[in-house]
Amino acid sequence: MAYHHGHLRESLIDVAVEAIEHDGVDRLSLRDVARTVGVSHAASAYHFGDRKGLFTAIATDGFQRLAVALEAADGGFVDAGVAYVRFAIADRGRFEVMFRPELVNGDDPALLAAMARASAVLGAGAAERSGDSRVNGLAAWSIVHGFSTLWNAGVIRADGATADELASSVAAVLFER
Amino acid sequence: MAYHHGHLRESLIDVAVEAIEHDGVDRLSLRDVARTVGVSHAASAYHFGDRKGLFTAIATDGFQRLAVALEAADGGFVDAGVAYVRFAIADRGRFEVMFRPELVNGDDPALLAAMARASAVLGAGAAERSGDSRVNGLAAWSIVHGFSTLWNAGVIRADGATADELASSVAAVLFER
DNA sequence: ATCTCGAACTTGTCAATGACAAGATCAACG
DNA sequence: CGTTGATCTTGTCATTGACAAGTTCGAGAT
Repeated sequence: MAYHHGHLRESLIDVAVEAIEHDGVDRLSLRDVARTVGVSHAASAYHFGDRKGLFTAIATDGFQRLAVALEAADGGFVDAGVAYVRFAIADRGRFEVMFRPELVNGDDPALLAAMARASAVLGAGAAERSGDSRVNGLAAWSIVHGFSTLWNAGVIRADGATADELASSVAAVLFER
Repeated sequence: MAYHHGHLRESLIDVAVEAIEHDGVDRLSLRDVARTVGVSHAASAYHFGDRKGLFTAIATDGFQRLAVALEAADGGFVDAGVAYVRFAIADRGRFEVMFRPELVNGDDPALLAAMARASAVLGAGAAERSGDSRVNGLAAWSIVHGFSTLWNAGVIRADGATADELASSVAAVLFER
């Protein structure tokens, strides 16, 4: 086995995200992550400093991916909303960390930049509606974010419908009527 | 000091909720909670079994309080929505635990009963609207839940407005137009 | 009044964890 | 070849959650 791993930082993030999806954020063990990657328990300390550093990296990565996903879906509010929900469910581990201010280093420049990028895409869709665009944007964000977290919390009765279908219907209630 | 505390269970929950509001769920130390209350570190194990037991008790308590708050606000969807948001912000510590399935004992009877009670109040308001009442109810729940979590995450720019005012405006976008 | 018994706590212990310190290995470059 | 900095390791410490076993107390039976 090579001494230098090569992609240690990315590997650690990936394994951590998987562990978070499986067991939840607060049961994440840094030592366990290091073990599954195959490095010593102190290797992650070098890359992330401490626990908060790891979460900050995960959140930064998450916001960048969110921005990409939202930029790709360019067909009105409902499509963007579905894209938001789809990301939240597919990338559940990252999504969970992204909106937990106490877990991350709030003044990290990379984090702030990634958040700003995602935020810009998010706010763009609400400007064209009638009424207060700020309130409209907030309402749009709230409804897709709420659906996402409720779905991930497992409290939504699906009744056979997929998350995409339900999310689309829910998003449509907001503006398209 | 008396050997028997009298309200140890409630005291432990209260202190734990405060600690959660201050430091987040995953930094909650059972031993620290016990220290603040003034009992030994094993006292809470007697009442709650383990960490998950404590969180289950907190969530149960939370859903009961939520139900009470929602039942008290009986003036249409917007009022109920504002009550939901107000609870989520004022009782942030409990609210955080309530929607984290990995933290609680999902098959606890008291928890399920409390959830069912809150859920009943929640679903009642959506039946009178036109369209699919299930989708409408889900949309309503999503928008107030999303606003609550986003607000608690600190990512909403308030611009001087109170949470109540903003929540009311946002909720109004959904149906009252 | 005292005995009994179960509920409500306590002290003691253990493996695991996150943080930190100090050392080892390696790659690139002068 | 020797140095230098990045990357990773071993070692250590206080703290933590879980568990085991003992202690204190109160209420009801006798």
